[in-house]
Amino acid sequence: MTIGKKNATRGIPVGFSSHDHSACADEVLARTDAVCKKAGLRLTPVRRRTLEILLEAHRALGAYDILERLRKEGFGHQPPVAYRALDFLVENGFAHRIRQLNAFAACMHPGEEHAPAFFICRDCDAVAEAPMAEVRAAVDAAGSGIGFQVEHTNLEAVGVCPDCASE
Amino acid sequence: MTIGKKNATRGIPVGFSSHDHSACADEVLARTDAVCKKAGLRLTPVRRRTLEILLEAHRALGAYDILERLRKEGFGHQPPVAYRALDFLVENGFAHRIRQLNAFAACMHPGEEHAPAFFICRDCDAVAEAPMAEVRAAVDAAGSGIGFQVEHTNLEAVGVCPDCASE
DNA sequence: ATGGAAATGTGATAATATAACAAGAGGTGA
DNA sequence: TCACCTCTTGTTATATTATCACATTTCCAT
Repeated sequence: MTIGKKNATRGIPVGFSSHDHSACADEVLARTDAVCKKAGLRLTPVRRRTLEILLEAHRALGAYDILERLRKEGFGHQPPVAYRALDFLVENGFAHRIRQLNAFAACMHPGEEHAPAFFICRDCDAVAEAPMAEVRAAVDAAGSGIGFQVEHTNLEAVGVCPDCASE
Repeated sequence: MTIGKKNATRGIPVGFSSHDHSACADEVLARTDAVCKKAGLRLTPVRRRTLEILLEAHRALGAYDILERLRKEGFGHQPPVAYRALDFLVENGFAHRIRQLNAFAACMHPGEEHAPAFFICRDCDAVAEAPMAEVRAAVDAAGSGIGFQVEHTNLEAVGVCPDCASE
């Protein structure tokens, strides 16, 4: 699936309520810096900029959307450039991969222990991240029941967002 | 990600416990037939055979794995052949799409209302399907809280299966 | 039997992702 | 400082997954 058809220029919104994006982006970025410093992780220019792009867009973006923006800013222009930065962010919990959309979104709670669930609108592709600790607990329990040791869970719910429902 | 590297020939196991595959496959197929008849759905040769392939393999298979088997049996050999059959099966709940693996697995509970969760081993790519009604309820509730109407949920947990854990 | 909808087959191509290797940046201990 | 090592970046090439568009066939209801 592509996200380009519906959202080539505007991308995929993250979250359903409007608010001061730049303020929350700054805060998340600052927290991410702190977490990296503490953990000895190198938030290099490409990586930092990739996270900024996700935060500024405040949407889920495809790897090639990211790549295009990085290229325009003088970074490399081949897919691995974007994929590697995104891999770093996802591995360290600074971004999430939205598999239903083949896209990536900045994590709004970097450093916090959280098992996120994503609500994806099938109309406009908006994505909201919700904390679902109980779900994680239930999954862990169900896993134990079959001898499966859960390390990571990904929950993606598809439906209709408030905006699209009101139309 | 590809499933070809680790499991090109043997595919991805579904379920962690051994049992009589052909018996359970027959039963699922029979139930699927019944559901289709009741719902006026056409389980055509390609579609039926695709489901059989998934059931016989008892693993999650990539679309191109399916395509290759269909081709050998005289069906068309272009990607849409497999994707269309798989789309039909997934849309009607006879198969599930495992997004972490870009693969598909036969549904073991066709016709039953169930919100499945998948446990995927990061070592051997085995997939187990577990019913998680409580999770679905929790997701519905969380969605309601933000005005989101959930239509479908997909939960994929990655971890270590019993077999790999014991090594 | 026949007209329309659904399903199939095909060629072409789009979108997503990784492999492999060379070059550069940055830290660390001698 | 310098040699060394590791991590990171950039590039070429290619693999993998998925869809488009259109002709043809099949199926069923009339």
